[in-house]
Amino acid sequence: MRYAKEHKQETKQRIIAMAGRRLKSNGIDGSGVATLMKDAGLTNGTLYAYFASKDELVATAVADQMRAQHENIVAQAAPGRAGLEQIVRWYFSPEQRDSIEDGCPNAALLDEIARSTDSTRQAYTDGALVLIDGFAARLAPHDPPSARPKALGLLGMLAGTMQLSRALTDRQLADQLLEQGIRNALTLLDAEQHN
Amino acid sequence: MRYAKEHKQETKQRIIAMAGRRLKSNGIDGSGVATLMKDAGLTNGTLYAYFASKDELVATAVADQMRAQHENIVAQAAPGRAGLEQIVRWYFSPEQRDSIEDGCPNAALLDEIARSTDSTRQAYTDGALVLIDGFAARLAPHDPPSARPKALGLLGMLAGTMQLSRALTDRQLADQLLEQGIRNALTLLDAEQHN
DNA sequence: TGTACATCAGTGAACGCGCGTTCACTGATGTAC
DNA sequence: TGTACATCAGTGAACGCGCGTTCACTGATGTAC
Repeated sequence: MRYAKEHKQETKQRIIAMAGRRLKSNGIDGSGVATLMKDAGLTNGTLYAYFASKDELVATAVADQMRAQHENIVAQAAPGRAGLEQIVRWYFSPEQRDSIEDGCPNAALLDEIARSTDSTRQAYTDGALVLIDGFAARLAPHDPPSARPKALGLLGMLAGTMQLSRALTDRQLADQLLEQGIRNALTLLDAEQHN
Repeated sequence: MRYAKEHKQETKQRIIAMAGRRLKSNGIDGSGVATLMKDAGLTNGTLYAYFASKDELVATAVADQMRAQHENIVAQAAPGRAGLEQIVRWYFSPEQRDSIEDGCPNAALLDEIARSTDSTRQAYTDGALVLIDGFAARLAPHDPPSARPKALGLLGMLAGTMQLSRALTDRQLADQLLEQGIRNALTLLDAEQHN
């Protein structure tokens, strides 16, 4: 039975990863169970062999997306301010904006998460804390916890600016906004705190 | 027939205004036609006496919300930097965060709008341009158009930060983020442009 | 090694329900003469 | 002023469809002896 169990774990991971992509491009309410499972090459009923409900899959997929964002983007970046600038420039690249299913879960799902169940919001919050601790460690290497609010502020600004760039029908304006986003983020990184 | 026509116009306005509130609190995909009409004291079928489709109502309600945001908040604010500071402090108040149906449509709907039909995105874009021109007139009174990207950047930052504060399950952290949002917005208002 | 049985992942039809949309109809209010 | 008719806003049942969830079942793979 060992092979079978390992196989089932792999399948679960595949469901979670594909669901993360689908949720980001169609939204939470916009992604049905049949579609989510078909993305993983399975039929609707199979979901309940892995999760208690669609909501549990959503919470798990959101957690996984946040973890992936930390692992692939934040943890990979250089230490200190240089790393944050790397992250910001990647974030506001037209590629990130235009491939929403590969992009940042914050930009794709934040307002829907705010409306979601407690368990989804909790999964999101846990993931966000890991992400912002990666920011904080680069903002204030000698006292990361003190930089948490600043790190949260940066995350919110990144996500909102990206959403706005995606929502605008005027491509030129949307591109100008991405460039403005980079300038604003660098301004915030370097700012002595306002009071 | 004059009375009747005026009555129908009033009813249409009521549908639009109530739909705006419902969409902000339940989301676009989360608000059904029956619910939207019931909010206005009507039955499901009546929608099609006023709009060609749910999507047309959504686009109209989004436009109305953006217009109201401009009229009630931005246009009311003082000229110059003082007015922007007023707006920012209102925006990041706990009251605005906690009553989503009365609050800013950008914070409530931006990622869903980015996934919407072209007509909804267009209605949103038109409304956003009016809003940011109100910002731009206060950022650069002598050359408002030059401040458009900066104004857009501010709008994205406001909306994203508010969404994040709503999504977090940790209330204390969410409150700290609102305060950080004020500091960040003021920093951006006063910043000489980064390059 | 061969056979009987247990366990497994996955299927897909069916459940009740709400979705967006259509349409024949109601009843109140207006106009015509 | 009274009566016949037109126009109006709104109703609510019905359409086909997709939703989340359940469950009897299949067939492959494992274990027992």
